[in-house]
Amino acid sequence: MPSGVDKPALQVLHCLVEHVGPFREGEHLFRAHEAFGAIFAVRGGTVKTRLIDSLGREQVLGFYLPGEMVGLNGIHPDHYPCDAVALDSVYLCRFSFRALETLAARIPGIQQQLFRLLSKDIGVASLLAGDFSADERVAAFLVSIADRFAARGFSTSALHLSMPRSDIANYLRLAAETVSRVLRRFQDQGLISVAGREVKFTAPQALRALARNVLTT
Amino acid sequence: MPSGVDKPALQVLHCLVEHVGPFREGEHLFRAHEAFGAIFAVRGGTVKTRLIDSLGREQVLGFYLPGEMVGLNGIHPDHYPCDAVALDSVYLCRFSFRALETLAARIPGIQQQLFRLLSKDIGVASLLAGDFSADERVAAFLVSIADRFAARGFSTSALHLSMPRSDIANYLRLAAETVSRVLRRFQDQGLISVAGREVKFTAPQALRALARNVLTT
DNA sequence: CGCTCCGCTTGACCTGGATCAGGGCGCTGC
DNA sequence: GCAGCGCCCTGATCCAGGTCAAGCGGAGCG
Repeated sequence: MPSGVDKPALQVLHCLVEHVGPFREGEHLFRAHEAFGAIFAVRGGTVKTRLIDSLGREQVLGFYLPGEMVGLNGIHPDHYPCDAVALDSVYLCRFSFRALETLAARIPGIQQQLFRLLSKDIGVASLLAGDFSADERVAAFLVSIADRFAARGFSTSALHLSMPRSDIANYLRLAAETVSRVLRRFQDQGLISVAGREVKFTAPQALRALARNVLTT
Repeated sequence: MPSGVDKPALQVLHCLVEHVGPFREGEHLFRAHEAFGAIFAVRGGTVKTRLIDSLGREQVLGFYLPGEMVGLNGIHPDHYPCDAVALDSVYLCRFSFRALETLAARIPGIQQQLFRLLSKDIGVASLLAGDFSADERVAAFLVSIADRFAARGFSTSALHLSMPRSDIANYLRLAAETVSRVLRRFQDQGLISVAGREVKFTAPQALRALARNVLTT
């Protein structure tokens, strides 16, 4: 959990934290419509959230990297509004929400932190709502993933994508073919170098320039 | 404020509520980057939230009808992330957020209500993120507005749009011309009847069918 | 009255990205 | 070994919706 929670609060937190995992690729942390009971912090691996609509089509809603929280958006309707699926081997901390909520009433730090996390998710969701070009979307996706890894101390010049192209495409509301073509073109333009799921940033500034309109939203 | 807050809580609430308005068409409730201090409940009129990007282009983020809350998404960064502009004559209740937050720590009802409202906004934001056709978007927009008016006891068979076509189009990430054409076609198909900003629903079920994929997300 | 302005509509055309179709490569299992 | 299967790439075609350009009608106003 990010800063803003002091030492004593953290100790109390330990009482209601439970280490869970590993989940294997394809396994569910929770499913849509299940009763809402807990939120999860990713310790290792990657999680995607998604929705299956009435026609059986998948809608990818988000990716969660180590250090990030999954499941917050289940608070309102009191049940999870989406599936959460492991993309590789995933390790988690499980926070019982009932206990957390009670605790939040007494420790202002936690309450504020929850408000912050919730409010932040709204911003991220609206990130994809704009009408951006395929180039802007893909650039913003790469920059966003890179920044989030960087915030956890990982390399800033290269990254490993733990999801297939089809998930990226679905998340960005593009066709998989388009993602493929854009990545190819970025490579031809010298912005990145791609080998399967490994990406190196060769001109990070130029990539950021492309992503700017999307991310400053 | 919706149900879920009991009588005594409401009385305490009255201490920190302030009636403000009227705001005239085009006036700002708050602007992006201003310090976050309060959330607002619309009593009358319509508010739009929007963002002006670095190139000066407007992005409409949402519309708020009587009975709805504006400004919640300012909690996280501690300043408002968007402008809020009156579309007609707007009357509001202003809630100081500092006081509300302190109060929330003591009265569980309020805290839960805030969590619910925040969490609900996430859902609404992701409503526009999907890749839907122009028809689906326009239908969903009309149904959504109608339902929200209906929830406040207004007519279910007709409504008045208080925003220009260009705002609707911008919000739905379409061109104004497209909105115009879709409305025209809906009318030709007997789904609605349009006269300027007045809309009558002549085949509400068919319209709902079109909107279903978008709204059940 | 007639004028201009602005929101709205309509038509003609263009284009970014979806779709369709095919092919390669690296798994795993036999 | 090779067959089968995911995943990924690439080219050819198509179309929804954007863009451009032009009228139209109501509101404010000299």
